[in-house]
Amino acid sequence: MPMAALPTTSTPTSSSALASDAAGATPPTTAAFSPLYSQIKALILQSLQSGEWKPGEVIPSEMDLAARYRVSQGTVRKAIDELAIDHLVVRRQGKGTFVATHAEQHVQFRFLKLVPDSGTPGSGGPAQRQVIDCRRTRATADVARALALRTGDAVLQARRVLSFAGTPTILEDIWLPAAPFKGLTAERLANHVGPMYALFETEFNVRMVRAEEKIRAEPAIDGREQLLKVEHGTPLLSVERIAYTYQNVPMELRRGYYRTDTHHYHNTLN
Amino acid sequence: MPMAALPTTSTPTSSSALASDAAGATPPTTAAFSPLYSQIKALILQSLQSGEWKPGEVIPSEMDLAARYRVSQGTVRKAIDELAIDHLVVRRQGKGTFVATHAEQHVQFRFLKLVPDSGTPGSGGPAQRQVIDCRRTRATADVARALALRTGDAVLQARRVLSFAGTPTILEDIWLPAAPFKGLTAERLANHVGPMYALFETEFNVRMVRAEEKIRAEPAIDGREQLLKVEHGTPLLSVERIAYTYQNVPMELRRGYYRTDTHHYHNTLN
DNA sequence: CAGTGGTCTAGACCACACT
DNA sequence: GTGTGGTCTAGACCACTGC
Repeated sequence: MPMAALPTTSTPTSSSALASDAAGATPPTTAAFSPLYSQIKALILQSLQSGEWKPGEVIPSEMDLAARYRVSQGTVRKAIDELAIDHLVVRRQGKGTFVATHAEQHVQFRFLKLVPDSGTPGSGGPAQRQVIDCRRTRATADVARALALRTGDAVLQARRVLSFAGTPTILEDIWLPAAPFKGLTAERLANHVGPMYALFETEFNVRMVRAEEKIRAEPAIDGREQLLKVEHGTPLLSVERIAYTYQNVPMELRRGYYRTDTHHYHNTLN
Repeated sequence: MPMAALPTTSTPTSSSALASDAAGATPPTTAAFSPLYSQIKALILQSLQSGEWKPGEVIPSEMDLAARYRVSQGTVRKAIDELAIDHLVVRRQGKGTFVATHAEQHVQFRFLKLVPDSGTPGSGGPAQRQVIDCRRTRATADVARALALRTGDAVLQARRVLSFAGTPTILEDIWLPAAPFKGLTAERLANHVGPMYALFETEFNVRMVRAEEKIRAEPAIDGREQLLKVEHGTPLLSVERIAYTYQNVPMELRRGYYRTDTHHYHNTLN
């Protein structure tokens, strides 16, 4: 009576598309148990990916989703809980659950951990952005590896400088796979307002969901000293970021060079 | 009939010691609602702090705690869930819930984010540790501020080098408030095995629970170049960490200098 | 086998936002 | 008031660990 699972009613374990080892070989081995709420989470995730609900919009209420998937409200709740932890949705009591977006004020620059030495992250006003270059090229071996492409595949490359209070502080080289970002030009990059990741959402339907960073200390060389207006050899924070969309698909490689004389990279360890 | 809260039965909102604005002034203002599970969490936290259950030990089962606090198992569960997210306890299905400790193999170096460029975090064997110095001094202004002390208060200061595969890679200056760490000597620091934070737990009953790091790029100067065997002025990653115990009480200031020629600081953004 | 954490349900009620 | 997320309960059953 309870425990109906998906469109096709069956036992909870073997119902959804999660049974990845249902091939031929070992019949009674470890069955890879997946709880119901986890399957529901996957289904909601599909709807998120497919664009059934777009960034900023409300998704159906917990009761509606419970009816839709034929499970209890508590099970849907636990699924949404995890999506909220992953920052894929945002809950607002009394209003509903919304698809997360990079365009909101209080989550802007979610992935930028460089903060001024004194004052709150947003103090000193917003950054001035200056796009120096944006061109179509071919992926070198390391860029291809980072973006899960093949060497020589088409990529878009951009370079920009972010300044705070008139001081150039961040130099970024950005590589994007050309296919999903067809039509992106230097003008569109330079003219849009708000975070770059918000532009990606609205214009190219690409949502950055997670990122990994590798941080090193490197001297300012190769012209970076001029762009950041520091002396040749000044230590800079080198931040290599790979940003991922859904399904852990890499969609951006970004090499940032941060001046750390008035700012620092802030991290919390739990 | 349900909803008895603490020792003194009453309505859930006004029961526990969380009502911080119950003084005299405004009677019907915002009541600072605190859910039951949150109060239970605070109570469990107290037992954790007071040492009723020690690191590595099991805490009572969810059913036992539910009986103890006169709430349902689900409410205790939600409280423990949050403690598990904070890494204060660890759940083990079928066995129980355990007080977290820094001494376990798979959580060692939980706060060290420097990893080799190739290979897993633990590859290349464990680090060789060399304690260079450990002395009792007085807090300078900045050290005092970081540790919530007063300038001139007694502190312990230590310096050590961590090497990987024979290469000195990390130089750390560490400041500890003298009072909680009475009796800590260079020998005890040098001779113990395992993470320093595990020593703090077992010997001084101090558990590091959370930390904040400020990261900068700085040249190797002031003798640090000799200790790390790099050329004068080589860019180093400067990592200033303040580690906190319960109640957000700072208990350690650590200034680390990392070579990033074979390692990098790794961070995941969600 | 019993004991523990983990899942799921159904129903009640509370806090919050909009209308 | 209505609808939404948020809390709490009581009870059932499942998965894992150890005796």
